[in-house]
Amino acid sequence: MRIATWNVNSLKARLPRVEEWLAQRAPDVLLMQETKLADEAAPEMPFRMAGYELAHHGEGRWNGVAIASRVGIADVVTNFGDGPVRRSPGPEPSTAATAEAVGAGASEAPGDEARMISAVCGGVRVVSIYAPNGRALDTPFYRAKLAWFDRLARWLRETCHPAESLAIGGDFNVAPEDEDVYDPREFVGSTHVSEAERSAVGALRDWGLVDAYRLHHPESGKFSWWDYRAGNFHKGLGMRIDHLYVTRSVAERCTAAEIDRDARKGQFPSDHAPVYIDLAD
DNA sequence: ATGCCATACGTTGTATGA
Repeated sequence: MRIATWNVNSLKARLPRVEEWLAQRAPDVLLMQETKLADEAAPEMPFRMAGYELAHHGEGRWNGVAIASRVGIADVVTNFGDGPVRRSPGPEPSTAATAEAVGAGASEAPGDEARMISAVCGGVRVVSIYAPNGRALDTPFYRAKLAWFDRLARWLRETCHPAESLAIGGDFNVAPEDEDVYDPREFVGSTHVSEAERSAVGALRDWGLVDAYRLHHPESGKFSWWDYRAGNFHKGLGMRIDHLYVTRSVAERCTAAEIDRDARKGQFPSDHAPVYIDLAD
């Protein structure tokens, strides 16, 4: 079984690339992030035509997570089971931006954005996550990011067990080690590499998850995201922030793990590349 | 410190991203 995760940066804009990638790489399960769609706009038909069922959890213009599966989708959970998320706000009037309106699009609360969906697919509980960005250290958004990871860890403790077959994939917005950024000196004082963020991911490992990519790739300089700007992809200036964290029973079946850099190339790419793992039957 | 680019919404700008 092949499980993939991909921050598509708008499923509407990326649909042709996603369809192409499904045909090329044939994942059994694709976890997506940043679909940027409301549920009623989720493109179920194109996925169905490609042989996949789609479970989508969105709020409108921001965030949004989904699971596409050709091995079944059962027991869907969204937002940690905490109920509906709020709708993304509409655009601000261009001339009426107030201090209150600035930053209104991102929440300081951990549980009111569409950042988590889970289901059982092919005997594995999969979880698609889009962790908050955090923006800058010592901001409400950064504290909300840490609180969101706490909510994820609590959901695992209360709802799951490390002995089950479970895979959390998504855009963690954390580079777990210095080897996961192109130059640690460039990231001093930045989000994504701070001790608290790395500890939050460490808590997931402590619960019973391992970084499946690192089981097969100990080398540095392997990235899953590159800024669109300044030709950073072609310069190799990226970060590894998209991960598949799996329980031991899944890790023991894991025969390969890859980041598909090719999907970052060409016309209209996402700024993230897909990450995928192959599991023996 | 900011733009570099790209997305959405929607209108010629603002918010967000990591």
